[in-house]
Amino acid sequence: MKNAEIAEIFDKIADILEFKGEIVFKVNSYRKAARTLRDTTEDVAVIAAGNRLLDMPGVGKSTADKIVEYLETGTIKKYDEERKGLSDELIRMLQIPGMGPKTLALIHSKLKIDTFEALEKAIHSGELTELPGMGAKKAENILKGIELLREAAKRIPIGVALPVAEDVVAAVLKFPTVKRAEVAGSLRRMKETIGDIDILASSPDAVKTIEAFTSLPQVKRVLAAGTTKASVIVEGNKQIDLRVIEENSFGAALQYFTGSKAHNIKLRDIARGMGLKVNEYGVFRGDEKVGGREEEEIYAAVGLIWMPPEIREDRGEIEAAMKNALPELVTVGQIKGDMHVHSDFSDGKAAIAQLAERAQELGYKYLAVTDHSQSLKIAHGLTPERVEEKRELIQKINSKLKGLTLLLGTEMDILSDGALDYPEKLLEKFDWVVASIHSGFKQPREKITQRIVSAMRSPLVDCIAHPTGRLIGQRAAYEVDVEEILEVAAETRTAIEINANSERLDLDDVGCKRAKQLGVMLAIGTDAHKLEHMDMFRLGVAVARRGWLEPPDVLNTLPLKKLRRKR
DNA sequence: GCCGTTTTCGGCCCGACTGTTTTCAGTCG
Repeated sequence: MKNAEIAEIFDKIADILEFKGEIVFKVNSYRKAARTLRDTTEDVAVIAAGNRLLDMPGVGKSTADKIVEYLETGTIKKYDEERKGLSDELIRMLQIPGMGPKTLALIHSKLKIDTFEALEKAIHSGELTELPGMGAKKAENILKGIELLREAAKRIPIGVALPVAEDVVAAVLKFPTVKRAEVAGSLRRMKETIGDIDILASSPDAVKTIEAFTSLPQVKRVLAAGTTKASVIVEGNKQIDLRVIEENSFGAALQYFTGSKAHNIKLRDIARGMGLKVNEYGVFRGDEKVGGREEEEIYAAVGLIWMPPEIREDRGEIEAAMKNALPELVTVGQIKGDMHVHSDFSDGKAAIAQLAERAQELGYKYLAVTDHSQSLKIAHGLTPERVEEKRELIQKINSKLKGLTLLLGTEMDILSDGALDYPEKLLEKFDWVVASIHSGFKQPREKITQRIVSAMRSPLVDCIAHPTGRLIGQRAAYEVDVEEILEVAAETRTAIEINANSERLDLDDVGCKRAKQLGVMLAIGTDAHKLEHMDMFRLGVAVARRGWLEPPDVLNTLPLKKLRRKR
């Protein structure tokens, strides 16, 4: 599937055109097309074959031609022509915070600089400040920007960002000048990785609030501090932006700073068509303010009902709201159990009794204890004898438990030839069988897809865990045809896991949305190897919500009896 | 380059901060 490859080329074309000073609208149209491609699980080749490219948002004649060209020839002439004479490193320099296309073009044309090394040298030698409009501070900021880029090249996984943000919000709420404070930005939308953390606070005294914020003990460096907003760097080189606003604009600001950018652009565009103006202070008809204290007022002003932050990605939510057809997203409170945890029978740290205790604290009705199977020796996969031991222990614990039922589960390996790691006779004893891949990651697409497909064809396999195997920011997904997996899952009524581990979040949001369309059930599990990991459940629910899932789409919203009947 | 309840041409979200300049361009989100 070439979707991601083509998206990347479109983004690169956008970068190059921006550098060359092309009008921003043209640049943005390439970025929009790239985003659409990334939001599509269906193979763009299939869409092209069906003459449906022009139905994709942001894809017009010119872009469609380029997609077809890439599918047929493997290259895009426009891209090859535009990049002629420009090094990749030069274009990458646009990623330096504070370095925009105008500045880079100036530096490139006047000083012939096209490497980071040459740029740093020119700053140290004072050559850069001789350029028009370039002062000492700007040069200094570029230098800092290069450093920042090197340190913080990686986006922060949500599991890391969320506790940091919640900690700072709690601190801000303690300022005597602050009334309300909330996380905004991509973190509020629960995106899987976060660029920087956005926090919004309401206060009648913005200056004092900014002062208190930049003086927090967590703050390592202040990047900028004005009269309404400030940016700081905290431990671990994470950037936090605080914006302070008056109480009666809090909703408008929260809406605006939550984004996504594409969602806001569409919303403001609609507002403009209605003769309204939306900014972070409120909704205005002429000079008259018609709303702004609460987020609901912003949506209401353009005739829409409020929608959850997780779906504000311009993936059809505004259109759905117009038709009053927004999904009733699944909530953490509706979840009845965790479908994937490991005990000390295999490679987990906690004993089964401890897992049960934690599950009761979390209010679960059931918990699937899914230890590894025999082939995965590195994780102490269970032999049939050990499975029997575990079965007896679970039975014993269950007989004493009130309100919670432990399910005898396994995370069974799909071996590299596609065979299951336990014989059928043994599999029948389990309440819940999750199958997954832990070997042969490098197999070709066809092979690895077929392995998973053949596992799904077994009536004894209930669920496929971490179906793509990706580790966010560390390891790419294995070459698996997600579309085919989902189609077969629908046919065989096999559930697909949403692995709630912060590093996995697999299946992802886009995949979930597609799964729902195909009628596939999702099962959320934390893959916990320690008790604390069980708390990551909310991240799995966040993925489900970002994928528009409703309670009937999520297997573990079912009561135990109905869950058992699914087998 | 895309798009259409005002448009097939002429628009394309909107404001804060910084630095270098005397009124604004560039960058960012």
